[in-house]
Amino acid sequence: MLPSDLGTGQPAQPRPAGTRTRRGKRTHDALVAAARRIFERDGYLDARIVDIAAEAKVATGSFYTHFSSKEDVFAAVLERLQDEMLHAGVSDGDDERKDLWRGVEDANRAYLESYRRNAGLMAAMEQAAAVDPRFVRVRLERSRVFIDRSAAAIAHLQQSGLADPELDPEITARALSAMVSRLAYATFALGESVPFDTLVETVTRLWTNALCMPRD
Amino acid sequence: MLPSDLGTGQPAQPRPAGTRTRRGKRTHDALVAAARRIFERDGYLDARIVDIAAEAKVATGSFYTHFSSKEDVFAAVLERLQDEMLHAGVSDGDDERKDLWRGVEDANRAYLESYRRNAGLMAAMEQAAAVDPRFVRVRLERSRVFIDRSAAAIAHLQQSGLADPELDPEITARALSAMVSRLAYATFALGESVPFDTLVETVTRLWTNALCMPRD
Amino acid sequence: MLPSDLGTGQPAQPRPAGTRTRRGKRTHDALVAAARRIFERDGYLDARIVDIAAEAKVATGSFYTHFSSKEDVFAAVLERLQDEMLHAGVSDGDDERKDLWRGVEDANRAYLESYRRNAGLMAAMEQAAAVDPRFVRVRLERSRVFIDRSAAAIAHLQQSGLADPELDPEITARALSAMVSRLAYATFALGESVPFDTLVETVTRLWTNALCMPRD
Amino acid sequence: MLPSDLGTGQPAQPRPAGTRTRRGKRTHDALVAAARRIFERDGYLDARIVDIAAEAKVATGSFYTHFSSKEDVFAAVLERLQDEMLHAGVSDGDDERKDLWRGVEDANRAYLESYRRNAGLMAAMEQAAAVDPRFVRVRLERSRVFIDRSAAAIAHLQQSGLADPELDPEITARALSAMVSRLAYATFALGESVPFDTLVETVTRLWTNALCMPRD
DNA sequence: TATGAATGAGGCTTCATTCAT
DNA sequence: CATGAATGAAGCCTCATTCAT
Repeated sequence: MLPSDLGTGQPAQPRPAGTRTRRGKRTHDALVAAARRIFERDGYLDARIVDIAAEAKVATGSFYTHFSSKEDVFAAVLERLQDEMLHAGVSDGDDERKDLWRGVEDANRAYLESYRRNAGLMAAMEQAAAVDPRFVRVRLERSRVFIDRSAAAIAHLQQSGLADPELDPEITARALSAMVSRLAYATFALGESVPFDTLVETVTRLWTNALCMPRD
Repeated sequence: MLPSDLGTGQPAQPRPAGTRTRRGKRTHDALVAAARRIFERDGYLDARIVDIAAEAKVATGSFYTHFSSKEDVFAAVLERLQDEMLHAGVSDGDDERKDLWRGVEDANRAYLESYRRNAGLMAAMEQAAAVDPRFVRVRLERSRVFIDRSAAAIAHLQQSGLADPELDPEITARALSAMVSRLAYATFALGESVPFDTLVETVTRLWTNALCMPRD
Repeated sequence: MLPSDLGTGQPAQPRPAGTRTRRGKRTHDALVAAARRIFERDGYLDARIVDIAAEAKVATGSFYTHFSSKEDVFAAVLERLQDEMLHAGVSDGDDERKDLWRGVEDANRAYLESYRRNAGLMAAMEQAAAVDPRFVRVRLERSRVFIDRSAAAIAHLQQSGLADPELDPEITARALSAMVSRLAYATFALGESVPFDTLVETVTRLWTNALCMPRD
Repeated sequence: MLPSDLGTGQPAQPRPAGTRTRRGKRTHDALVAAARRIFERDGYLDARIVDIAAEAKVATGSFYTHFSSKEDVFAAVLERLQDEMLHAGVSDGDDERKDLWRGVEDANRAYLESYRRNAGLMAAMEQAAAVDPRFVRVRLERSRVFIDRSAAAIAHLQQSGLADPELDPEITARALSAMVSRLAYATFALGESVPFDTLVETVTRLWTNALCMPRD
């Protein structure tokens, strides 16, 4: 996804050209980094272009050499976050032969840890999504991966007789994802206090129970 | 809760004079009703005081005779919503002797129906909560009732040997509430399409499964 | 023509409400008057909203209570000018029985005097028309009256055998109007120096010659 | 006239270095050509330096190696246009012994055809003149040639008894020039529809009538 | 109490021109 | 000479809130 590819259906008019110089690349990166700090500090709505530019130590106008709007940088910030997560090994598919219950726990723990690490940004993203439909989409796509994988796993388990066959895999996947992400939001972004391990355990148990997965 | 009692720590302002005469009461009501329509139409952020006043067929200045700010009206609107729900019999505690599974289903259905009916306002409220911490509180308090009751019920079931004793009742209650409300949000406010009955059934089954409640 | 009725085909969104109070009317008038002075002083393009507001001794924001943009005020200024001209008796149709040649001279003199009196504004209008197609229309409509009347007169003369029958009345009217207005522009707005009376006489003679009207 | 000699009263800057190498010449020409396209497309005011450079496939900075400002290029574009016209044989003085009436017609036709061919640029030039006094001068000088020649011709005709002796040759020349150019502007730049030949005929007849030239 | 106009702080964006490479 | 990113001054406009009638 390109930074400004937010699927608005708009002609996406001037769209700052991609960086061609080393200097340009430096400024671009500085802006993304600065933007991240500002979004974490002030939230999506209260973040001001001027502040981002200042934080990156460039003139206000320079911002527009690289991004066309607040949405545009924010999308870039999220994209970079995504990249970092993948590289940091929020691994996709290593729940190979491990016993199932353990697999669920690992996935949940990884998700929650990542959420905790990026709580500030996640809060900003929730705000963005609440305010700008474009980010509802982004959020949707972010979770889609997890939901699809979960749905597939659930269907597989059902076929193996290891999960309640009455459940609709798709909706179930959505529901359980929603549960985890919302709990993460409440805990890490809003600061409701729950011990991390209790969180992981409860969530995992609810997840496996909900599917009626046999406890190893 | 008075409209302006948003937990600012300030002592609530004396109720504005507008409410004491008959004319005042009429204007006040008109404003709340108008505000609701505007919030539903434009969302919390894009709602403008001028529009609310216009919709209520009242001068802009009159708004401030009755409310001190946008937050203030919005709180009033939510409060009125709460009242309506209670009167409409989104009953609190009649899951007396009915069989348990049925009780859960009824509760979920009622919740989802109510959400669907007020989807516009709920969307606005999510926005408000994303933007103004005061409404995080309001939202929290709104769900607290349900969470507390659920937590109590879960603890009770556990003691009766009817629910997985390993689960922390409080967190479990939060988690399952989050699951339902978030699903409702996605479906009714964001418009992801899921048939209503499938929704109710899946949610109910997940809920009972998660607790390992016997399907009598 | 209403001030903002510039025929853009746009929905003309917020369009400040017409004034309802005496105070409002005062401010509105002050703004139009101020705008006129500023447009005359700075031209259309260099006129700034802030300056207009300042000149009218109101806050910048107040401008937008009455007008939605620079175009909007400018249209209002032109409209007021139009009104003044009509009231000032740039009379429409008193070329009754006077001898023809004299009628043409009077019309030209009146036009040129009026142009001289409002030279600053006319210059601004030329600028506006050069820059914003909306004002091309306005200018067109302003001249349409004169052109139509002239065309009718020419046709009439032709039928009476008093004007060259080979000329297309419509285009001729346009051409002669263009000639006079452009000369007026060059003289009064751009300051090319020509004695006023010479101007009137030459123009009149050219006009009557062009039509081959009999002298007296 | 050098590109930057817009009559600012300043001594003309030394011609920028860009023009001395072969590469420089190429870039220079590319810029002028590009500028012309952009001015035609966007008008004088909306033309952006960046766009001109881009259209010329040259870096923004390079623009300033060859021109000092937008006015500067525009002057160069106009100068080049002038050159083209001369080469294209918008002949200056071959109305030698042809019969008079025919001479006027040819001149008008040539002028109107040229205007039609360069309508885009002429529109831009009107805009430039409306916005920047320097181009009022340029426009003035452009027409001066025609006006002077016409004035001389008129005087000559008067002395030969072939034109109304009451007319001031100078003002008459201005007036008739204004008439033709303004009509051309309205027709070709603003798009008012008049058949080309009707235009030529009417204009010619008005011109000869106005002078009371005998229709041999 | 009601009215509706006035206030003014605050953020966004553009683009001619400069400058480091 | 070319490159293309950086600069920063300027103007526009919105809207919550206040205030004179």
